[in-house]
Amino acid sequence: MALLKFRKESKFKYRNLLDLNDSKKAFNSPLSVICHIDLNAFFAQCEQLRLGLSDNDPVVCVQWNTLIAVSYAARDYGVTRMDRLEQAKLKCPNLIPAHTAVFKKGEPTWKYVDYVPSPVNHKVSLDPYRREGKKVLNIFRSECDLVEKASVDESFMDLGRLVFSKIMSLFPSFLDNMKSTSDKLPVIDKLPEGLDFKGFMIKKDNEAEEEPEIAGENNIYLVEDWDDLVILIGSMICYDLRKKVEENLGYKTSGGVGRVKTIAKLASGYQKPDQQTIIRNDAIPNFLKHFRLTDFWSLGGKTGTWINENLGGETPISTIREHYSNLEDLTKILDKNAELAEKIYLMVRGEYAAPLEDREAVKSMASNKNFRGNSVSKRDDLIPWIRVFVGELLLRIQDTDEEYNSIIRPLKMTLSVLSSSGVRHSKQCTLTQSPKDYDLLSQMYHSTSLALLKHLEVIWNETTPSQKMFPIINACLSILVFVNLSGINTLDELMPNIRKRRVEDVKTGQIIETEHEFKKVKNETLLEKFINSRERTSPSPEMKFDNIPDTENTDNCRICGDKIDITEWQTHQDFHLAVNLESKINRNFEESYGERLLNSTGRNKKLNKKSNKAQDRNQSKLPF
DNA sequence: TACTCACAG
DNA sequence: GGCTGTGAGTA
Repeated sequence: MALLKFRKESKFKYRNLLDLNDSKKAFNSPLSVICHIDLNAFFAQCEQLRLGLSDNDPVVCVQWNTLIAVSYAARDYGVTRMDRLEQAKLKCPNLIPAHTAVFKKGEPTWKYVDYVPSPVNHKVSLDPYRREGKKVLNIFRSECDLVEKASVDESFMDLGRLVFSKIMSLFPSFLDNMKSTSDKLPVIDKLPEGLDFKGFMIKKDNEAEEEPEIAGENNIYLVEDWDDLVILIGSMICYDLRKKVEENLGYKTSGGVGRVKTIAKLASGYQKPDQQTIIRNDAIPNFLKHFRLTDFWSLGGKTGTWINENLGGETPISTIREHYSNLEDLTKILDKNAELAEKIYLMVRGEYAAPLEDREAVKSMASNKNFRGNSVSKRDDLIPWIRVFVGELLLRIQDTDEEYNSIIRPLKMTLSVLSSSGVRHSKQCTLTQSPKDYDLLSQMYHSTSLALLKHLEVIWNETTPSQKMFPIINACLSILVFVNLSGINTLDELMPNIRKRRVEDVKTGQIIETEHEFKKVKNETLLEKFINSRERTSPSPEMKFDNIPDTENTDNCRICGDKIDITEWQTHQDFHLAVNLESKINRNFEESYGERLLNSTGRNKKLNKKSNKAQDRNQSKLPF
């Protein structure tokens, strides 16, 4: 229960509270309220709900024979993520193992299968969890204007505006006496009806006279100033958000509420599952007693270890706080790394206020697969997996398009391969076409990734001739640098050369004869065309596919009649596919953007300017 | 652009 | 441990 016991004068100013209403400033206010919400054992919860099971069913999410998420019901049997499936079954005979969805080798879509998939013929798909995670995120976004997605199953939220408007409605006249924003905030003499902390409270020092510093329902928690009041309101909002997720989607969450991200994050992990923890500013020292420096986000690895070494060994957070009461001392200890020192200095006080990053846009998407033994010992073994990679990436592009009701396309594609000899090479190219149509897109990506593969083989021969490329133990296809083509009026900013050529073509009324162009450069590979069509200032290394050693395995191409080395067969077919594709793409491309393109060539400059502005506004709102 | 390292869940 | 992702840094 909350007990209002305001000090004679608030420590805070009007400005501190007003800042909450500005999403750019709120995080930095001493009255900021950040919450962190985490989906408990998320993948297991997804599987539990998908299979129509209850919280009491000991579900685990399985990948091959390892556990990637363990439900709380299964944890009751002592099952942990470290267990192999067999060990887990011994601990819990009625265990319910749910394998992730998988792609079958050679297939472009994932499925849940009714047998136990093997890593040799399958690739795990985490898509179902991404989709569910997105649903949760959408609920958060529907309530809160600043949400940072920290991972597929956790988010930070800046509750500033929500808290501020709640205060405005609770104390409608509280701004009346304000003369300057640097005035001290008024003293509250009465807590409005219905206001109370929601969740697990960490005690302040002056509340700790009973035994533990944490207490139950009947305890009384002080509201001594505005910082306690905003956290109280924040705890109610956090609770409502979590309930909304549970009611709409069925997922149990844990939450944390505090002044900054690092505190909120530690708090949400403190009581699990289905519980939230509240940290008032004055309770921060007590709360941090439960953690080590390396528990802070970003300090879990070498950096945290290095800091501890410099401090002369593992040092409690409270010791760091008390011993290094001035920043200079800490900076000296930390090898004069002023930035890091300040961060640590603030962190141990719970005052490290990092802004929330409202980046909803994905920066890259990758489809990755580890191969076992010699299962990919030659080029042909990799092809079916490339089909899978392309399929997976395409599904994700479709999802993104749907989510934002836009056409969102990557500008770059990278293929990376790790050979069993330990050598990794990667090759990136620029994608100069991005058809709206998914079949075309898929074919294009397929051709492009095969061309990249071809290039990688050349790279291997040229740079590491002593190390064999095959067998391959890992391959990864990724797409990156996304643009939203829906908002594009002029393609000038997007694809300089392509567009210039097109604009000229449109002006002169010529039809683009892509096939002809292709034939003209028929000694160039598709990849070279992609790369070189962008800019020729830094030519890519020649890909002398002609130089591949002669073999007797040659045949005539049925399309062009050329004699084709058998090792070139696939590439050659891809070339024809690409030629064919190119014309289709262009038709599609012109259909989609042709009119806009015309508008942007100067026929109607005013209109164009206007629409550009509209686009700017649009883009600042749109994630891409 | 290619590659490596660090960190996280 | 396997898988997916981001960001920093280097040449």
